[in-house]
Amino acid sequence: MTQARAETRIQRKNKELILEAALEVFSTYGFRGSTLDQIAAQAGLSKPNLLYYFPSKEAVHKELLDGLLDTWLDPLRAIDPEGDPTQEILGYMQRKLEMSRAYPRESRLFANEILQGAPRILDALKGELKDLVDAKSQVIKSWADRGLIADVHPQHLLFSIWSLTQHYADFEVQVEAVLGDEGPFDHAQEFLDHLYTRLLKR
Amino acid sequence: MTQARAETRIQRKNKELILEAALEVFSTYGFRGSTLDQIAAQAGLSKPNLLYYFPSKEAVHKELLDGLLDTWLDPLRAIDPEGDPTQEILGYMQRKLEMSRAYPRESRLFANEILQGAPRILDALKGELKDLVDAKSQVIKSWADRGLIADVHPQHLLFSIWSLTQHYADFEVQVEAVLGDEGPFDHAQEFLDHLYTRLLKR
DNA sequence: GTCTATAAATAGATAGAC
DNA sequence: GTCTATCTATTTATAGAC
Repeated sequence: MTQARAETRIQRKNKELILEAALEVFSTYGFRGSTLDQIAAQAGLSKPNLLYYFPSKEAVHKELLDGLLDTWLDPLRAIDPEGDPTQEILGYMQRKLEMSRAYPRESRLFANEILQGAPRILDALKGELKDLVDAKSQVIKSWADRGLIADVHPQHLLFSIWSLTQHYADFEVQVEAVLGDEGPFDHAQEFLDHLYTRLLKR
Repeated sequence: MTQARAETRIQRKNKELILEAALEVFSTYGFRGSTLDQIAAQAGLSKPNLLYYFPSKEAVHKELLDGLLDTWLDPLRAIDPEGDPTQEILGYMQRKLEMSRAYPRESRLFANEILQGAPRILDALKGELKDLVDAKSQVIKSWADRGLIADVHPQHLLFSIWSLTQHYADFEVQVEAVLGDEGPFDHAQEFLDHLYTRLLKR
């Protein structure tokens, strides 16, 4: 029993090690551009050992993506129809920006997948994602109809938040190249606060 | 002489064929995720024949990227310091949006390269791109200083234009998944016009 | 200029010893 | 659970006939 638990702990630790390494590699090179050699080396394991924990390259990638979409949508789910409209939308944007800052690799993993046509995640985009966006768009529309915020296209408002916040993670090297020493996120929040405050004001 | 010209015409046509196919493939899978087999098949040529026109996979990719950055920066160069500030910035945004609509593959090729750390284009980002951005940022700052537009962070204003317009090309499958039948660009322009009009108003 | 054949290296995955 | 060795397929690139 103690034996079994100890093994399980090693298993978890190694699976964790592999997923962390895979995130690093897949987020940089995408699925097809990444190799098990790279991931194994990054994890400090041999390739066959990696394949002892996961049945295939595909399985490693799938496990990363599966966990991701849910986490990625949490900030959107948190929008409260009963809250102050402007503050709810600003808060959503800020949570998304914070995620880009804290989890740039996850953002890039997602971006790589979408860019490549989302072959492994398209169903979730058309299902889970679309349903949630539709629901929250209704909320935003009702706010606009009641005159609580300016009249904006709800879906495009959400697209704008995704694109603006994720840009700082996905295009980080470009932002850094342009800004020089200044950190990429340094003035992002005040710029975006300003932008959305203006956009939403009646 | 006639003979020589004919061959040159074939050469140009085939090089063009290859670059067109390579754009299709590289823009979808990135450099490492793409294979010469795919590109040759897409171009309707054999792989050795492709390698008769280009010395290596790297060379094909480089030729695509080299032409791209210049074209990509043209809309930004066109910003006129003597023009009407709001119209100049709105016009820039519109030209960028139009490029995303007309050349989504070029946008994705660029996005793939940046996402993967820009290994083949980083120097140009730190040189050519940064210089141009610095120059145009000065123009925008002077407009703000003179009270002709609202006081915005010039570089982040430009980032926002890049991210918002390119999003419709780079994340096209996601936008389509969410919008359903509606085309991804259908309400994009009016949304962005509205957004920047509000942001820049004094 | 284009093809078939093939070299040389790499990649995903498995076998089997320990 | 981890390793070495290896299989099979793929990939970049070259050789050489036509």
